[in-house]
Amino acid sequence: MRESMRLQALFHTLSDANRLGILKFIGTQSRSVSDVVAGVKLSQPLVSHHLKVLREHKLLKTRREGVFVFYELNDPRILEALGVFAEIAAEVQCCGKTARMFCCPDWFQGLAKTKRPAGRLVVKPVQGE
Amino acid sequence: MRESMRLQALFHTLSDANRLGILKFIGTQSRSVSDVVAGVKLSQPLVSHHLKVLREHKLLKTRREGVFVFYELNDPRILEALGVFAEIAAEVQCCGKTARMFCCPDWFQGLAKTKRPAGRLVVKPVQGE
DNA sequence: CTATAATATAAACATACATTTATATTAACG
DNA sequence: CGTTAATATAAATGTATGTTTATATTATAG
Repeated sequence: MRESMRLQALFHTLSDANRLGILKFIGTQSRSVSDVVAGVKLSQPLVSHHLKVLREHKLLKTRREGVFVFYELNDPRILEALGVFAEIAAEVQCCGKTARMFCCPDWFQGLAKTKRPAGRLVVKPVQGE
Repeated sequence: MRESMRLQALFHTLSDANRLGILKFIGTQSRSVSDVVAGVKLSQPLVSHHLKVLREHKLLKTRREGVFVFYELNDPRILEALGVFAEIAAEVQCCGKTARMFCCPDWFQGLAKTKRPAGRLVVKPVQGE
């Protein structure tokens, strides 16, 4: 019964585009924090924060080497599992004609006319149906 | 690149124990709203709300039959995909010795000494590492 | 048309949390 | 020891959203 709770925790950890980006960037490799910062183009504190979340939820594991801290996948199956959901997610069809404000904002397109607002970011679904 | 956004939306939809419970209850069947209400033991408005979220994100589809509205999985692969993550989630090991307050509250155990608080519910990970 | 059952919506509330800015820790090296 | 680079933490801020209570819609039957 509390399988639902564990699943909820796992999915919540994965329900963040930045964390997904970090996981994808790390992939099968072993990356230092600064590698990730350079790779995903997020601020260092933000990357540290997300890495911590991913580590606390056992998605990543850590190895220290001198001044560097390397992160890698804790369970290689995660990548396959993400692939499965990526297919399903294709049907969610965000960014369609009726996409909401938060779906395809300027700052995400790299146009940066608007600035990424603070607070949580949630992708709203397409309107119809 | 906006694959991350779609994945985020999908995972966010799945990051709720009640929604997971509803999906699991529906399974491969076709269930009316009142079926679900009876099955998962949540209030009718709450079930309606979650069904709406699941429908808007294309996880469920709807068919009306008289007064009844039947919900069923939009994509049968969802069940397999959930199974994959359930295995991975087993390692998250919520409800361990060092579990946090929100992880195994009384109201979840059915003891109901405390009342389910309003607001969002998030499962915190185990402390160590 | 009216009553009734099934479902959906709205308002109110409380809380979680992603982001930024600033600062602290940690380790190597001189 | 002091400096510097790599990483982590803290405080502040704004927003999203799950739940409840109450009410509205929808469709069928009489």
